[in-house]
Amino acid sequence: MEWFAKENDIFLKCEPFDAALSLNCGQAFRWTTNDDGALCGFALGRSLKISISDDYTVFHNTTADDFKKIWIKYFDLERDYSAIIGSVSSHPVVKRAAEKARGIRILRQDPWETLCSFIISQNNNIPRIKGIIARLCETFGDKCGEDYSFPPPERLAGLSAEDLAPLRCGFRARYILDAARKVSSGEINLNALYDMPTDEARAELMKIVGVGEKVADCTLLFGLGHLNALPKDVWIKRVLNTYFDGALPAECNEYAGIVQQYLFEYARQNKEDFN
DNA sequence: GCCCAGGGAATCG
DNA sequence: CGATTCCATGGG
Repeated sequence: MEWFAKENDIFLKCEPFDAALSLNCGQAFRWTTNDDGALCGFALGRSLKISISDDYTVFHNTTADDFKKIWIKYFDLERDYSAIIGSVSSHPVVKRAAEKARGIRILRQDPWETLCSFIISQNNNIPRIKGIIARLCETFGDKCGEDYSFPPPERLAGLSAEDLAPLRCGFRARYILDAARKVSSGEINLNALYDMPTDEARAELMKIVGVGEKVADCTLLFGLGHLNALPKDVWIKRVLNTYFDGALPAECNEYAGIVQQYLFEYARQNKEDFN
């Protein structure tokens, strides 16, 4: 990875890294793509615009300080994904999926936002998940320039299911509220889950009504940096049953979540193979 | 109109 | 235990 600041922009060279793919592969729900291909979003309390030229990924209107402290971590840019891909690619399907989805980085998002987002994701499709989260932020978040912040658990904990009616999130409303109460009260300490063994951290998250294994694993993987967490959604189950006899090869275990994301992207790009 | 969506709780056998 | 059913809503 190499980068430099010029005026209010950061110019980055990093391989493998595809910002558009990373932000549009179903791990984040608050990013949009402009007509010119630029990515706009709001994460970790900051707005960001990214454009992609031939040689550089350009982070607009930010500072070298924010880039170092915030965005390098958010996009997991210091990790050697090339070495990881090499270590997990014995199986031909993993190898092919990793080639197709090579530029994905597993984002390290805010744990509360991740938890809440994947509670909303259950039995839902991605366009609608994005809509519900947008309404959640517009209704209960704070205005930050052009964007809205993600409402913290304290903001939601005292609300009722009827208060969440504008979100049109259906049966998930009471799940969001239970999560907000347990997190804001300290009954569940999300920050303590970073360094906890994955199995213990998963069990903590599953104390929340509406959080099962899959939502817990998405929170562990996309919010808490547990790269061995393996969320099994309908697509991954199809892939595992079609090509892997039910489970990934053991060599994938340490980075199962990364492998999972390559396979998820691969499966969605090749839906016709899974009918 | 119908099928399904990055599931989970409740219920049943 | 595993299997089935219900849950709100709306995108395709």
